Amino acid sequence: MTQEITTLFCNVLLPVPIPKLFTYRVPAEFNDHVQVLQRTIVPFGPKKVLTGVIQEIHQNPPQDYEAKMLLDLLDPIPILFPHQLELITWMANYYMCAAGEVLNAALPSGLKLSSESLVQINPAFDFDNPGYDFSEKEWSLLHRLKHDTLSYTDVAKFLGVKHIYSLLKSLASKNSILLLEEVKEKYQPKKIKHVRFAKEYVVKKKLEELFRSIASKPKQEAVLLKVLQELPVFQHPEWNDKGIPKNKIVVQDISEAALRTLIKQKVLEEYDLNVPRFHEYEAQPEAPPILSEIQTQASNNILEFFQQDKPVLLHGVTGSGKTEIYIDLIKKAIDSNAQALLLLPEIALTTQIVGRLKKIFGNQLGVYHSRFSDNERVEIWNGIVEGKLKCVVGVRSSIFLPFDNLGLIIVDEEHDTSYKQDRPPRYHARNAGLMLAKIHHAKILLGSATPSVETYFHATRGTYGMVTVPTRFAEAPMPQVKLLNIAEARKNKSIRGSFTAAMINGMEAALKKKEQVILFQNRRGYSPFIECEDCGYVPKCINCSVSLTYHQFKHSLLCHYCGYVDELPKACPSCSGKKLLTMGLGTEKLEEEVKLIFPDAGVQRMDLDTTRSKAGYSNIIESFEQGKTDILIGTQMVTKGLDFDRVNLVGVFDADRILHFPDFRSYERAFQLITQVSGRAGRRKVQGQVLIQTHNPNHPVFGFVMAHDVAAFLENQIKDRENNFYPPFSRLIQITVKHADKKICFEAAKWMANQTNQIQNTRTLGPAEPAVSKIRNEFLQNILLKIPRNYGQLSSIKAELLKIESKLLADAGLRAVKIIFDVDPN
DNA sequence: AGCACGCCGACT
DNA sequence: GTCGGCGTGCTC
Repeated sequence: MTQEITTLFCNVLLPVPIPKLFTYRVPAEFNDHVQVLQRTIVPFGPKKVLTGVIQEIHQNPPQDYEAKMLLDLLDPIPILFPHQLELITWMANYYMCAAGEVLNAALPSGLKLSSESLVQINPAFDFDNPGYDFSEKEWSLLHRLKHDTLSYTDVAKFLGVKHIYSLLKSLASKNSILLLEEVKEKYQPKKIKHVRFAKEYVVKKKLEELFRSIASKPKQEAVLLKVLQELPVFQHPEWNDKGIPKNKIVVQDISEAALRTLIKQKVLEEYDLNVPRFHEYEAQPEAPPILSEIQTQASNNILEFFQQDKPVLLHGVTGSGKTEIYIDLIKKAIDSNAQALLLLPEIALTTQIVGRLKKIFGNQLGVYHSRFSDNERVEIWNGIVEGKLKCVVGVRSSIFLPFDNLGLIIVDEEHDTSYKQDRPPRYHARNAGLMLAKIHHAKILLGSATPSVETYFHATRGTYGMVTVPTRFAEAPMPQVKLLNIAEARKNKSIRGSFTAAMINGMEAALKKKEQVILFQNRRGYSPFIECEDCGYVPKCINCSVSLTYHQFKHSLLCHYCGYVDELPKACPSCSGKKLLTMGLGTEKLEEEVKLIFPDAGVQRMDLDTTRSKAGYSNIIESFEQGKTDILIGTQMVTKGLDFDRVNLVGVFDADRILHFPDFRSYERAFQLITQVSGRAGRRKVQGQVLIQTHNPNHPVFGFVMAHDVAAFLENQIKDRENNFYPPFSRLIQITVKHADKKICFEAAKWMANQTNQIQNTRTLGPAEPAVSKIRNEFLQNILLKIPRNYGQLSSIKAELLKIESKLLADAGLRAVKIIFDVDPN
């Protein structure tokens, strides 16, 4: 009796922004191997090949189309754990995006396959007897292909045209070329060439014989002696298997040619050895630091709340030694055989904290950072799966790593806005971390000196536990904060450029004492705009509705939204006036002024422009650490994680601008930024000083900053949020409508707001024009939907929104608009 | 998101 | 006539 072969189908999650699964047929020979959560390669569309993840396996052929065959299975075992899929699915629903978009963010690109379409000459093609007519372009391409196989992009480059598809199709139809797909695994293990003795020579007699015969060839002899020195096979024949790196042999006067000869003669053999990209941490791990009494108390309190399965907020002032508490908790988690994840904002990761953790956790610690290459990320991924890594310090995307037994999640600088991703899936790593903890039944700790209003609300109202460390480590006093009134200084003529006399005096005094100074100006470039003195003309971006920022070091005008670059005009384009003024203050201008006022001081600038290169950031930090830099000027970057003993003065320049940003979170953000940067001042026994230049010295936020009263500030904000129905009293979904045509954009937004207005129990704000109303030639309109916090079925509202969207996109006139849903916008 | 198709105006 | 622009629809 012949056995019936079952036909299997699988529903595949693909990394594309289409909210559904795609069904493929499983070739019969894979029937025994196919597994849920394996990676698979599938054809997609006419010429694409994608890596997807199998989500379901079944036997139901699709009704209304013929399923394509999947091409291959990539992993003998699943690549994702069910917990990861759970997180992905939750995220897609919660943040209103396609699961494929989440998958795209979740898989390191080294695990996604690249497929490249290649063009090859048909070997059967006869140049002398082509059989068809070819255009000149076609001929030149055919000749080019005589010797090389080209990718599509190569062909486009070679011909100098964008669209090559029809040309290639024509060539293919005339049997002159072949089109093929090359699929390759992107991840490549790092290989290092090694050498060792061929097997037959690992015998004493044979080796002695060899040396006798080679005595007349000094170069070869030298090579062999060197190899022997590194691989003493006389004494330890078994060591030969390990081989030694080739680059250890070819040093100084050892001849590579002689080595090659020996390899050719099969005396030595050469082979590739896969080596990890991360240097094994060889030093003996240090013992974790001993906690102070206060820290021990805090750690115990946290563990108590963990017992109650509550997330915990660790509220400790800057410099209170949160890191030691983290280390203690991580150690405990690892000791109980669970994995630990420490999330840090992007730039905090490059600083001292990682080094400290590495010293303590050694090879059990993985670091996951955006500056790592694809290959390095895959190695972290695999290290976790293999159980080598027990703890990861990483940026927001590390929540997607393949943990199967997560016991502890710590989100440091919990309030940091960079935890929210500003492209799909627009997730917030702190909130996703809370969900991840739920999925793993893990404990989660949120740490901050300036907690977000939301977190603080939950922590003080009992939803979360709260542990406070109110004093600085080693009893360093909190810095003294002083406000410098700019308007008054102007009146008294005690101002020089952007500096009030008081600021200059403070800096002078600090420099005299050989102390370092940090100046904070949250705006890069030289000046945010330039203006013609005669007619008031301000150069604007041609794609966006913003003024162009003048960058002196590039001597050009730059759009910070789309990257548009323009030359600095020599005269006003509008009235030909020659007097173009640089208006406003950026880090470059501040740097220039500082150099004028303090010509002998070492000055460094730290912003996006000076840290873009891989070494930029660490160079700046290093020279500051070594005391080569006296004055460090920077944007947000200087507010985070820099611990330097010799900084006692911090100057803040644009507090006003942050304060008056039109957003319900602006006070919160200003308070956080100023408090954080203040925390850089005075980390030892000496009291640090913070000088803030402002036009509004009476602003209430400054009162809280000066008193270092985080709790009072947050309570004040909570009241404010309650009065205005903002989070945590409501949930927000921001809807952005985009279109190149202003009228269409406005009309669609109006229609949309009209619809959302009819959703029960919610409030709609807008449509309103955002501060930058046009970006990359698309007009923007924002609608803000406020949903009561305790609204039961948030998902039903989201479903409703998606329905409204599809209704809008069905309208002939408005279908081309783009709609972006941003759940819990920043 | 890509990518191809198809329709349109602008040129050799 | 072809090239290349952009709007539209589809991807198992």
